[in-house]
Amino acid sequence: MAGKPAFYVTTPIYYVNDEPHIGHAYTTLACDALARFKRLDGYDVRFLTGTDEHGQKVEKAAADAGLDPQSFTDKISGNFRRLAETMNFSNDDFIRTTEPRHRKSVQAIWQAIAANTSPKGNDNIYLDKYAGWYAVRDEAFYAEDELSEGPDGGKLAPSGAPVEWVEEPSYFFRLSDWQDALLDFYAANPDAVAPKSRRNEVTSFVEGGLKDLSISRTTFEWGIPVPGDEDHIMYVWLDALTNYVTAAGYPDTASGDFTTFWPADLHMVGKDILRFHAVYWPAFLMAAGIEPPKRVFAHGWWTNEGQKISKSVGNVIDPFDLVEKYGLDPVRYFLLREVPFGNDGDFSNQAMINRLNSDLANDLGNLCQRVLSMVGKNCDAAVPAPGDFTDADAALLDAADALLDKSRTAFNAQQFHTALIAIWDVIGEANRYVDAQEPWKLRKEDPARMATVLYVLADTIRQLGILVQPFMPDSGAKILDQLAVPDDARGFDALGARLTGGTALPKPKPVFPRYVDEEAEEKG
RNA sequence: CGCGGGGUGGAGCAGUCUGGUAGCUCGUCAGGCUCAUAACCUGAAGGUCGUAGGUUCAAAUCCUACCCCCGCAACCA
Repeated sequence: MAGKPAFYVTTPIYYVNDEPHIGHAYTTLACDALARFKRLDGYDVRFLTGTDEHGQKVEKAAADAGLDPQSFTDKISGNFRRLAETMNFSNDDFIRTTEPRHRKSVQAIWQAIAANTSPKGNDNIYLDKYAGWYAVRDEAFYAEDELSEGPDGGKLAPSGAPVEWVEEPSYFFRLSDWQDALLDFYAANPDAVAPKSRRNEVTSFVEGGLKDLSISRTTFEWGIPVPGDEDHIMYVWLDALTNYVTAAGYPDTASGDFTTFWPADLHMVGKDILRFHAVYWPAFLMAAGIEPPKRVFAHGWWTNEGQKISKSVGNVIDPFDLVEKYGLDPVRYFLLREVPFGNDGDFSNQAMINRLNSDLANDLGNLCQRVLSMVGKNCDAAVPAPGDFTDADAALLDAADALLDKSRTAFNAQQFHTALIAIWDVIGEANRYVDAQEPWKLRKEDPARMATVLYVLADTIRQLGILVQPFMPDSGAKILDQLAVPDDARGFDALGARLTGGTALPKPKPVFPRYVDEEAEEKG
């Protein structure tokens, strides 16, 4: 295991009571781009996604569907695997919380937490009684003053979910004792929670004081039993969060996987589940004597044509439909380009089409096509041999050479759109360079100079093809195929290598066809 | 006085923290080019930066008041 630095990135595990939607696709896509980037940059990457399959809601949903919980989760979990295939996600592992490796890991982490004492010298886990209003649908307890009267006289949670009075024995995690440790952790690791506004949110939440957390239930079965007290089923979030260490080999902390990949470099999450990842999870880990993750990034949410997405409104965006309609890589590009990563954003068909036609077809696609067809027609379908470079040549190549550093900076901050903007700046420069150099005139006047110009362009396109791979793996490959770049010269270490004159090239084909809206055309 | 986000050329946004020629993408118009996917390049028109005051030599940017829009039930990234 010498040499390669490690990089461990995770998505949340997705709850199996739902069909995959654009949000799932978005989160995993961001991780996929990052994972691909790091692999190309020479890292030993572990990219994890999976499904969260326990809990009372799943138990009920399965019963409603007339299935046992395992068959039910098998079915739904498959949808998420299908999403990963459809979206060309490169996850190295797909974890399911119903797997034996995970049960073992969760029970071990419970025992580790229980075996240690809190910073104030108390037991981390203690048995007490939980009494309160509980909403099964939300899997959450509510205070009396949060409730409202339902139409049938029953009490309702703020969410509208019916609640019932529950009184049951429960194990508690002494979260209240971990407040200072968490604040110290945030202070010592300013990058541990991002973006910055989220970090402020989290610290002020913790500064406001923490209550102990109920971490077991006795009212349902579908979950992982508490070691030594099988009547209790573990709280779903403790179960779910632990997946991140399970996949790194926990509880075998001496294993190569664990020493290599833990602590995780990045947990990518939606802003709704930030608290679990940035507060509870580090506290659980510290209590178990395990290092907290290096960074949690909370991204924003999508709206659909300006409307908040909701199942009841029926405007949920199906990623499968999107890919079917616009093609995979354009969708991947759009999601990571349209919105500064971390912000909320709006999906609209018009914006999607604009990105596809302007950025992909006109700017990048057409650049490749105009250059490669000139090479094909005028250079015997081979990489031309260059002469000396002029200042203009050097300027374009320098701009391309500078992209790797810019991209690294952007990816390390999860600012994917910034990397794309930088790449597209060079695409613009290349298009202007074509017009300024006028290779179609040089063909007659100065063929040697034309060869140099086309060489400079071909090599710029090569670099663009390499750098675009994390976002659009298939399209990047297509571009590199057209330049006959061998598979082992497609990593970032090959960016500075330059094309070899004389290499035979295939006939160029358009990489990004323009999207024509057939419905709009018909309406005229 | 519930909380939060926002009001900048036709559309979507950046700039506001750290006052000092108002910028980007798309669209529109004109021109250029003809290698290319009716693509590419150049230029132009178009904004008194929600309103009214205030501070300042100077305000989109700071202060005050007001107006308007959006979100704040759930599933869930």
